[in-house]
Amino acid sequence: MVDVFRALDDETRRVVLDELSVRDGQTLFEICSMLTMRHGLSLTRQAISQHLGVLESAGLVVTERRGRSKFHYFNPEPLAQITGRWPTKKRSEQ
Amino acid sequence: MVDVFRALDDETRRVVLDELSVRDGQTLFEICSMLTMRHGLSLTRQAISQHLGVLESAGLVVTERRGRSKFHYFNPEPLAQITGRWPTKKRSEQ
DNA sequence: ACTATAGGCAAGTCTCTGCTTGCATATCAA
DNA sequence: TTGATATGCAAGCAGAGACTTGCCTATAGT
Repeated sequence: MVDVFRALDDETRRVVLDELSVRDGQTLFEICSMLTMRHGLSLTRQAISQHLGVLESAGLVVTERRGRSKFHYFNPEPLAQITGRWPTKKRSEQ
Repeated sequence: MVDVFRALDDETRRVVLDELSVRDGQTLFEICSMLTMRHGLSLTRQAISQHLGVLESAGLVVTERRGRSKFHYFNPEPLAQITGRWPTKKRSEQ
């Protein structure tokens, strides 16, 4: 199990979440081409796969396998662990 | 300049923010004793100082120096970079 | 001036992590 | 079955980060 905070401490993983929040349910190869085409990231398929594994382990991505394809969906629920931990306003403004 | 995401990717730093959000304006030594007394963390003063430097570099902590003391204040504003980046609801629920 | 207090700087160690490389597995089509 | 597609596993490497240790600076009190 990976921490939500650690999962978000990587710009590549954050861009993956950006992509999935725009177009949900992409496969590994689709995400790879998205990152190279639209974000100028030239990473190996395995690198992206490991990033997706971290995101899935943190609960930020849920997957569904059909045939030889695996579809990735963005799950924002773990983000509540961040938003709910600290107050959003300064103590002087409360 | 340190990323907000990286600054939060450390439990010690997160506990420091917890402490400051409860009792704001503590000095380095006060934070050190707080961590050892109330959280069972036995770290060097320098380790805590480096953590505070990261938090300050990320904008999550602002400091004010008076005499030989330095007071640390929690600033939640950078957290908006996290909460505002992704939708909080699943696409199917929007 | 001397001492104690509060904090800063820098180098070194050690572990973790991101990435690559190479090979393996499973599914679909001809 | 043969070949192409889509993904998984594991070892290895290089860089980053957390922590310590040792020494230095600055402020306050006597």
